[in-house]
Amino acid sequence: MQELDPTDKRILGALDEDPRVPIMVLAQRLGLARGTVQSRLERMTASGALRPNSSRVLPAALGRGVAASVSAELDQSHLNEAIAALREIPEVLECHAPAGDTDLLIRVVATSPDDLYRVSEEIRLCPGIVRTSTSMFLREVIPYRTTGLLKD
Amino acid sequence: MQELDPTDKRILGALDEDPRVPIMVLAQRLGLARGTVQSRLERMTASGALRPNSSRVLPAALGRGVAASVSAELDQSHLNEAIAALREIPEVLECHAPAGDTDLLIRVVATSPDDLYRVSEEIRLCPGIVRTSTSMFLREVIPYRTTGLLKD
DNA sequence: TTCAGAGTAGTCAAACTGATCAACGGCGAC
DNA sequence: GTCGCCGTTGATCAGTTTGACTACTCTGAA
Repeated sequence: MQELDPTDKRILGALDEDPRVPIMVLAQRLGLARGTVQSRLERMTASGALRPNSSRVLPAALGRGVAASVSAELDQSHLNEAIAALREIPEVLECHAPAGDTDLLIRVVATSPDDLYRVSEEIRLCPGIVRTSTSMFLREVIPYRTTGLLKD
Repeated sequence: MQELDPTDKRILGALDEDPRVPIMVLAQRLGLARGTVQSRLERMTASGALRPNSSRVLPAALGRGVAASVSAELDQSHLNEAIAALREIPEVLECHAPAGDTDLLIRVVATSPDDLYRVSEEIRLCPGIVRTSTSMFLREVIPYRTTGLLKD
C-alpha cells in the first residue's frame, strides 16, 4: 500500500458523498482528464488503501444500536487462539492491541444492553481470555471520519 | 434512518469489494430486477445508513501509521466547547462518551509516535479537558469490519 | 375484498465505460 | 545534454449502462 498523493485525496474527497458518480463528472469537477481519474481510482482500489465498502454501513442500520468497548486481559500463550475466536464473533467490529495494562481493546456492537451482556459473555468465553471489562458508549460524540485528513 | 432488510444487506454484501459495479451486473448477480436494486440503493444512500465514502480510507494510506486511544477527563460544564474543539482536530477520527470513569474516549491517528505526542498535547489543550491518558495501539488485530453483521 | 407498497419486466434516448491511441511534460540516470 | 520512463492529456471507438418511464403482478394489511 503506497501513500496517497494530493490528487488522490482530491478524488476521494469528491467521491465522499456519492461513490457512484460517473468518472467523467468527477474528472471535470476536478479539472482532470478522465483517464487520469480512472487510472488513479483503479490503483487506489487495487493497492488496498481502502476498506471494503461494507465498513460504511452504520451498525445502527443493522439493528445494532448499542456500542461498547471491551478490554480483555489474556493468557499471552493463547493469543492467536483468542484472536481467531474473536474474529468469529460478528458483533466484534474491530480489535487493537494497545501498549499498557490491557491486552486487547475490542469494539463491539449489540442490539440492546441485554444483548451487549450476551456479546461480552461470548468474548469472556473465548479461549485464552482471562478477564474482560465492558464499557458501554452512551453517545457517539464524533462519528468516525477521515475527512480532515484528506484536506492536507 | 430505517433498518436494512435482508435484501438491502445482500446488495451491500455484493457491493463490498467494488462499490462501482454496474447496477445491472449487481441485479443479475443477486437475481433481482434492476429497478429494485436501483431504488433500494437510492433509499439506502438517502436514509443516512451509510458513512461518507471517505471513511473507507485507511489512515495509514494518508501517512498516519500510528493509532491510539485517548481517554479524556473533562470539566462537565465545558462539555460542548470541548467537543467542538476536538472536532477541529483532523487527527481525531472518532469520539465516544462511555459510561464509567472516563468522560470521553477519543480515537486518534498520527504520523509517528512523536506526532502522536503532539496530537495528544493538542487534545489536552482543548477547553474543558482536564486530564488525558493516551494509549498507543501496537497492532491492529482485527481491522474494522461489519461483514459478519451483513450475513444475518 | 380492496388497497397500497414493493417487486418485476420491458421500453427509450442519453450518457457512460473501458480500451486504445499519439503527444506532451517532468525527472532521474547516464 | 539527452535518453528513456512515467504519468497526464485529449481524443476516438463500440458496447454498455443509466435514469426515467410504463404496465403488470404479488403480498400483507385494513
